[in-house]
Amino acid sequence: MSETKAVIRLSPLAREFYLRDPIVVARELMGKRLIRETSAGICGGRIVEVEAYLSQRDPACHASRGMTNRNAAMFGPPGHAYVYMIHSRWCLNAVTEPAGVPSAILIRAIEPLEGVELMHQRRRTDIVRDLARGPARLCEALAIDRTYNGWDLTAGRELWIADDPDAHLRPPRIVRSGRIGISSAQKRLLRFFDSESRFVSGARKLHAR
DNA sequence: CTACCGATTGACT
DNA sequence: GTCAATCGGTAGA
Repeated sequence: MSETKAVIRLSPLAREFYLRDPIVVARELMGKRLIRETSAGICGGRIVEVEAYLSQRDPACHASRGMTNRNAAMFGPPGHAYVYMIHSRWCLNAVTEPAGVPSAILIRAIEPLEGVELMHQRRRTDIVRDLARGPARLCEALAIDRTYNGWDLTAGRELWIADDPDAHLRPPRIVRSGRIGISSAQKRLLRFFDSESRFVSGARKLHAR
């Protein structure tokens, strides 16, 4: 039986969602919807992989050596984006904890659900699995660049995160691992991903729960 | 100003 | 599995 699903505008997660311990926020961002709206249309999908970067005792965090022009958004209020460039590519984070406490969640991969054709155009690939598997691919698919550094993700326009109305149908199977591309601190299991998802980047080496 | 380096990706063995 | 392109951010002279 097929049903035509009404196109509803998903409400953004509130600021309080992000005003918590980053590890809690990271876990709870799993399965949420990342949504991007431009004049070309809406696109987005289900978050299947994230990493936490902590304000305390985390040398891998960009803010670990104090505030600079690049990482200033991490020191701002929760629920805003921190967008940075690495190897000439953009990556998207959601800032957590109160202003002045620099922590963030790197959004590493989504399962494309909406506006898939638009993502294909931006990524110039026919392979759905490659559209947003990895933080920089995700930003290219969603047309996210430095103009979204500091963007308020709770405003519900252009770029935001919302509850997935279908979350009860397919709860993510969440497992943890060391973060990708981080040489130090591999013992810290700050990467969260859905072990059932094909749209996850990197190795599947998992440490359940 | 220069030098070094990276929360990556895509191409290749 | 390996490897290097590529360029802005950062630190240091």
